[in-house]
Formats: sequence, structure tokens, C-alpha cells
Amino acid sequence: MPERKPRADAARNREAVLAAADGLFARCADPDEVTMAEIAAAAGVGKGTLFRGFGDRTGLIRALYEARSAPVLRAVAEGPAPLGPGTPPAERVPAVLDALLCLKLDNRHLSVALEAVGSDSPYSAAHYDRAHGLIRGMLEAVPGFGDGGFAAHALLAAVRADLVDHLAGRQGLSRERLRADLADFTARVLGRPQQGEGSAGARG
Amino acid sequence: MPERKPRADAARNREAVLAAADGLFARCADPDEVTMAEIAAAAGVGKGTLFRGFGDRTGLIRALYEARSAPVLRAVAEGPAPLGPGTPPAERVPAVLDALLCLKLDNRHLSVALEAVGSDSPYSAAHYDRAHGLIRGMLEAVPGFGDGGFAAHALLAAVRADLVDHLAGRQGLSRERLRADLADFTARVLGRPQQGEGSAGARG
DNA sequence: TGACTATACGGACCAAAGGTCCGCTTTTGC
DNA sequence: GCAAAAGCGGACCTTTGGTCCGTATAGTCA
Repeated sequence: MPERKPRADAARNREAVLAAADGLFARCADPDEVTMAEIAAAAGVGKGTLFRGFGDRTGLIRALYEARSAPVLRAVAEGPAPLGPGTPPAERVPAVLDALLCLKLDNRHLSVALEAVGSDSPYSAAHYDRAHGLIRGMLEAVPGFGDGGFAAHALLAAVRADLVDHLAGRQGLSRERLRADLADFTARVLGRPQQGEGSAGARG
Repeated sequence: MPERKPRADAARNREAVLAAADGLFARCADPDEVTMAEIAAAAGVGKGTLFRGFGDRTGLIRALYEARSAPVLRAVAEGPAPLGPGTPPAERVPAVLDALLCLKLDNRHLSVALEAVGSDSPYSAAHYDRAHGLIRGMLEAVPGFGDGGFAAHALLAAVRADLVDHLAGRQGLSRERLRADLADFTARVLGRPQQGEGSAGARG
């Protein structure tokens, strides 16, 4: 059995760290203004505890982000339409991208922090490969759409955290405006039936 | 006169630093494995010289990158078709994106280093705004293409340094394959006349 | 050519931040 | 209540970007 129940205080501290880090990242525009020492202090634990629990800075950020993205992932993997499987690709692709956009919009600073870890990130992260595989598969299930490998990368690049943060934060674009723009762009890539301008649902 | 001719040894050292940094960045896959001290040592100068000449790490990387991208910028600003002005947008957009892709392909590590400086980069850099404005203008000059603001961002995101590096380096995609994929994607966004698969010229 | 000054050099030095270590405390199982 | 395992915490280490200032040198003017 590789899993062993952690001690009560360890579990409590883990939650405290997660909560503290969440708060600090939300407060600071620049993710690396949040230091590990600050997080430890805010959580009321020592640095040792923090590093033992999460390995390193990347591990902490990843744990935070995974907690936030879990619901979306579940909805995509096994939820109802339009996110879940069983939705026609031409409808599911925009839905998934929109969900991704909303996720990053709702967790701007955290997402930026996550994509900024390391150098070749976010492309070395496992969750990226999964997302890419998913989008690619859906694209290639669209009749007449050839190889979707690059298009999937490009569509995911359109919702990268720092771009979203730039548009929503620095440029002040509204959530709905961004969602409409993304929907429009996605439709273009998918080969829109007709090219009317700006119309997007209000989910999220 | 805000400009004052630098001393001869200063100019010489500047070139030495640029050359040394170029070599080191080319050699190392991870840009922040190249330290400022290493660059100084390789150039045969002291750290003080290095920081006086370029301000900080970002300044150095930017200077390097600008030297590499100057020809492309000039070709776009005042060169002949298909890059220069006077080219129909539907032809110029793919050409400019292809040139950008090639630039990053030819300077992989350096481009990654540039886009990794700071946190909200590359969107806070002046050259990004210029590129975005250019692409946007061209898109909106295409008949029937509405607001091109987001599409321009998305297209530029498709040639981001770390994505290009991931595809070309880690995944081993060939230069021509990437260029063809990008051309295909761009055509899709522009609203391709018809949707045949894979055909791209061999420029660059 | 020789002196005089502004400019530049260089490496010791500094501070910040991620990460480690180990003696001490708490929880857990009996 | 006890012993051992698990966990804690903060002093400490290391690395790295960036600074400082005494010294050296290029440019200049006589």
C-alpha cells in the first residue's frame, strides 16, 4: 500500500497552507512577488512544513491549481452536454475552450503563476497533454477537418493564462466580451457555417 | 543631444558580451541556466560592465533579440511582397506569421528566454503591441472579417516561443511541417477558399 | 608627447528567495 | 501512560541578480 493516512496536524496544516497561498496569490498581480516564506508565515507554519508537504514551489502551485480545476475536468470527462462526452465535436470544442477560459478568468493570478513555473512550461505539464489530446481528438472528429494537432495547440494557446490576464486585467476587457471573442474565433477555426459577428451564450 | 558616442573599449565589450551571450543561450536548452556571471566570464569582462551596458538581464536579452529580429521587422515595414506593405492582407497575414515562426525557429532558445522575462511578458513588451496592431489591421482589412483584435492575439499566440520550442525541440516536428501546419491554421482563420489539407510553400 | 579628466572596468560585496537540516514536539498505537 | 514514528519550524546554506567604488584607460588639449 503506497498510500498512508497522514497525521491529523499534517492534514490541517496542508489545508492552512493551501488557503493562505490562495489568498496571497489572489492579492498579488505578480505571482513571484509571493514568496514561500510569506506563504508559510501567512499559514502560520514553518518553511520546512511547507516544503515537506508540497516538495517545491511548483508542487504547491500545481496542487492549488488542481483543486480549482478539478470540477471542470470532471465535467469534461463525465458530465452532461455541452462539456461532457457524447456532445458533437462542433459543439463540444467551443464549450471546452469556453470552460477553460472561464477557469483562467476566475483564477487569473493562480493560472499565471502555474504557467510561469519552469521554463518550458506549460508544455511539459501532464495536464496540458491531456487537454491537447482531447481537443485534437474532437477536432479530428469533425468531418473534413484533417490533422488537428497544431490547431489544438493553437486553440489552447488562445486561452493561455498570461494572455487572458493581459486582456482581462491590463486591457480591461469584460468577461462576456472575451467569451464572445473566443467563441467567434473558435467558430472560425472550426469552419463556421456563416460568418455573422459577435454572438455568444452566457454560461459560466 | 541625448546621444553620446561611447568609448572604443565600451563598444568592443558590448559586442563581446552580445556574442558570448548568444553562444551561451544557443547552447543551453533552459534559458535560466545561463547566469549573468557566466556570460560575463565568457565575454571576458566583469559583471559590472555587463550590467552597466544593458541595465539588467532583461535588457541584455532584449538587445540580443532585437538584433536578430531587426531584418524581419525591416522586411515587414518596408520590404517587397509578400511581407511588405502593399501586399493584400489575405496573403500578407500568413506571410508575416510564417516569418515570425521562422524567426523563433532560428532563435529558439533566445526567443524562449525573451518571452520568459518578467511575469506578464511577453504582453508588456512594446514590440508585441506593434505586432498585434499590424496583424489586427491586416485582418480587419479582409472583407467580411469583423473585429480582429482577439484573432490577432490568438494568431500570435500560435507562434509563441515556448510552443514553437516545444513542438520543434521536444516533439521533433520538422521546420517544414510546422510551417505547413501554421499556414493551414492561418488559412482556416482567414476563412479559406476551400479546405484541402496540407500545402505550403518553402520560403525562409 | 605629456598631463588631465571623463568614462569605463571589474570583482568584492549585498540582499532576496528557494530549498535543506536536524533537534524538538506532537500524534498515534498499544 | 509510554515509546516510537511522524511531523514541525526556523536557523542556515546556496545561488543569482544586481550594486559599489577604487583603479585603469581612452580621449583631449596644449
